[in-house]
Amino acid sequence: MPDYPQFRFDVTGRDPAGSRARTGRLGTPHGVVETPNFIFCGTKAAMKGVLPGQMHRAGSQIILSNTYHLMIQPGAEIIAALGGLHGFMGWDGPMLTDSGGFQIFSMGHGGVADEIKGRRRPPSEAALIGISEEGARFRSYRDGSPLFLSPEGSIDIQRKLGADLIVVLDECTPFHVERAYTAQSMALTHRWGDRCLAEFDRGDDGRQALYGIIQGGVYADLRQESATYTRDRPYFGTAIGGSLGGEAGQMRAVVAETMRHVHPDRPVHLLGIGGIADILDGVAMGIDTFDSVQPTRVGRHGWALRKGGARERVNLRNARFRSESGPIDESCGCETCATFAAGYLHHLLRADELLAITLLSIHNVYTMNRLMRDIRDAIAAGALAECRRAWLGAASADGEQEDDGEG
RNA sequence: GGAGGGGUGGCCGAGUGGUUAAAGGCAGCAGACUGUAAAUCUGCCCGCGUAAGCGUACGCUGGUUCGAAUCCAGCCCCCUCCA
Repeated sequence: MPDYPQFRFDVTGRDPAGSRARTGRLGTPHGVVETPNFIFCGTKAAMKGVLPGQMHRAGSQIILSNTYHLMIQPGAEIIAALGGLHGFMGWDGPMLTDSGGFQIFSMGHGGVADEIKGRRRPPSEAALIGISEEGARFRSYRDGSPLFLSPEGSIDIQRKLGADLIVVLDECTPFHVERAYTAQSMALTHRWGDRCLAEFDRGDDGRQALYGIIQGGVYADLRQESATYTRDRPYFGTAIGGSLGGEAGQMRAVVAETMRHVHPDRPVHLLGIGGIADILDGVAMGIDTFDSVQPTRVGRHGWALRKGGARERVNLRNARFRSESGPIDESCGCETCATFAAGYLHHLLRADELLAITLLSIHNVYTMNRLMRDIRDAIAAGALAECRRAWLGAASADGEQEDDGEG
């Protein structure tokens, strides 16, 4: 069984103020990730619109890519032949690859938010052919050709991709599904997890570390069972996946319950969560790492993250920014804010200039890294509450439910 | 001077008797986005009104008709070709 000689996770501090928050150092063959931290999504072996050097300068320590997308294009063999993900895309820091499990889910049921909120994307055109004990059959998003991904296949591909941290194949259980299905889906994820572990061990060369995934939907007992499953297996880290509920309060409850049963000495990753308030919540419950497309996607859509505003982000396309001569965020130290006025970003967005995407992505990436750094400092200083207030403003400083103003 | 084509909501542009406050696109005003099928998608977009609704509206002026952006007449303006 794997023992991950080239990896470490050391808890370096705990919140003296009493929350479950902790700081740590996650050591990989490509460097250390200070935790809590955020993992940026470079799905197809690229950060959209941002160079590796710009990611570094924005304070990023780790990024991720995706098995599903890369197996379709260009294929794991090509990437392996071109130096693995690190050499291929020119990123020399720590990396994680996702297993493809989320895509199986999102193609079958729509994205997480769509599914939770009862929205349906246009019919998925049988993108998901079926999930069986063996694995998942689905159609390529590029040409519709039928593909198959098994637990062993996912590990094999991830081995060729060569990220430091890799993840078991799971079924990301939908929210609007009966308990029986959630339980059955969780059990399948566990069986797949064991197969991933066996395949991982078979080819283990010490360069990668495997995360198990906890499912169980919104059901406390299932989450406990799933957390216990991962705790009792030789995974390096623990990931919490699946739908966490319909709103922030339920998410907190589910994560809190799950965290009670998680292996205490392993790094814990909360899959797919990236809102500022959500991260502050998660950190207080002991989560070590997060990932989300949010910072980069909303950036591409014209929104800038801001510290301490009335809302977590502002839409720079809005007319009020047209002649704004100051930076997006006075307190920000990113390359974008150091050089450009908000009014300039506004113009670039309106003019459909590609530079807008790069500049806003850099700002949002920097802002997330700044948030995580503030959080790490705050934990050490026992000042998480102050940190929360500084980031969210007085209104939502106490973990108040934010009413999701319906549009 | 002759022949032909055309003038539609901020712009472009459908529409040739009713179901047309008038397709569609752009621009504009906002919104959504959380393990990226996403530089994507959604709503609004003549005026007043929360709405029902009312009022204005397809170059101008008349006319035909139960009913006109659509048909007829005159006028104004624009474009192409021939002199």
